[in-house]
Amino acid sequence: MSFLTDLRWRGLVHQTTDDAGLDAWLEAKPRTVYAGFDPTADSLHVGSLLGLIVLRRFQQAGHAPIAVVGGATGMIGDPSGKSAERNLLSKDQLAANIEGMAAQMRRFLDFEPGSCQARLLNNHDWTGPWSYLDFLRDVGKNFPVNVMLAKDSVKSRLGRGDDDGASGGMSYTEFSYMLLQAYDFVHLHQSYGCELQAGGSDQWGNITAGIDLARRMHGAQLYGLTWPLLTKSDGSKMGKTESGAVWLSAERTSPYQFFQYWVNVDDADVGGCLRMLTELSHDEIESLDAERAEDAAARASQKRLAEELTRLVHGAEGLAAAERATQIFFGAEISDLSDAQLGQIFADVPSKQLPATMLAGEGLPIADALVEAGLAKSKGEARRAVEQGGAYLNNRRIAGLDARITAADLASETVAVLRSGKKRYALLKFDGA
RNA sequence: GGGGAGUUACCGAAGCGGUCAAACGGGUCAGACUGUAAAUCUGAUGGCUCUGCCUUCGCAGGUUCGAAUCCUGCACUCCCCA
Repeated sequence: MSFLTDLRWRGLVHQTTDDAGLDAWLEAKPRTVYAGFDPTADSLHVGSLLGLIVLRRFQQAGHAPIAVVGGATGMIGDPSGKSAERNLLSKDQLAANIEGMAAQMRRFLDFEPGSCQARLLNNHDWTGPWSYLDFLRDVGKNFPVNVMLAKDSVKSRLGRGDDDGASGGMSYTEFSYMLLQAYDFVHLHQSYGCELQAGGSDQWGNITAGIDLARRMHGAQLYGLTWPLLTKSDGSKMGKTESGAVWLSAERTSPYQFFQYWVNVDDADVGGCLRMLTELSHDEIESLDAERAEDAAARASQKRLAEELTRLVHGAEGLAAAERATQIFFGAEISDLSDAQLGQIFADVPSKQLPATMLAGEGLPIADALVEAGLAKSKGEARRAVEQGGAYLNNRRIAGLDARITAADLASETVAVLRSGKKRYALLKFDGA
């Protein structure tokens, strides 16, 4: 099966600039492909995961990927898919963000010298030196305004914003964005022989702008390919939780949280995720489909998805930590662990330091402990939780209000694990024993 | 400027002198069920040293044995007429 056929099977192809010829073109010889990444934060998130994975697939198929970080374009703000003018990032902020993203990309792409070596480039390197006048004369000259105005990204913003009030027009700066991205493609073609740009479906306009520009400036024939945006069956974006985006950095989203996000993907979405995001074979995916139809409750697909992605993003150790944490979070009694192990597992859980003297003698009344841990706002609330059987110490249900925590109840050297309800955890650390 | 209505716990909303920590609904929190889902059902939902005590019904005073409920003043909100 050809590379492109596989991409199509996985649902990763939304549009191409040459549906008939692209397949053969990619099979003919190794090509160089690029995709852009927005440096809006110091970490990539699930939204940009798809781009990385697509580049990774290209590399595995023998093509050379280039990841371009938008150090220049990030200063402008891509209007595509945005309803309102974006806030501009400071230069320092951008530099820091690019640094963080680069570290994460190494997990996906092979930057070692070789025939299909991956590169990470910052478009500020070639965009920065332009003078305004030179850019207007050499690049801007090739952009007919009527074509620019016809782009969806522009049209939608220029339409009157009366229905939802969201579109407040667009600035000249954002209007110019597509010139910069178009020029990126031309530059990458000239300097790196890059002939294909891939991007999310919202990038179509920018990609074709680059192709047009290359034709006008150098008579070159370049190609474009877009993947569909990663959305859930209800139409909302993938990778968002109530508490915000799901990040790829362990500092922002722990491996456990990351793992859990995928375990909780809807049945309706998991098949698509397996195809698009994992490197499982067609057979494996189809057998998971069948298993899901048979016994959805087992949720084998979700588990496999979470496993694959957590390993890819956080490595084998990250996956092990996430699985250990999952076991504990969902029931297993906690005892005979070390502070270090608990610390890892409950990295995301709030904790509170208390003096060890509180454990002395009779011990710490359970209601007080729940309040100290922040699991109850008042002792009344804590009492209620205990009476209703909703309070747990080290994952063992607390029998009654007269329970007290003593040194014997610690799950590790100094830590007691409290829980209210199904999964609200908090740690109490007792110092100076 | 004149007239009217209102201000109750997280939100909405009852209450119109004692039995009001305050109905009911929503939310929230727990429990059961379940697929770490949805729906459903049950319980709880001011604080505490908890068979009792303390602080709450816009704010400040007053009447009364006793007020969220009556009176006076103040603040804010809404409606109608100018």
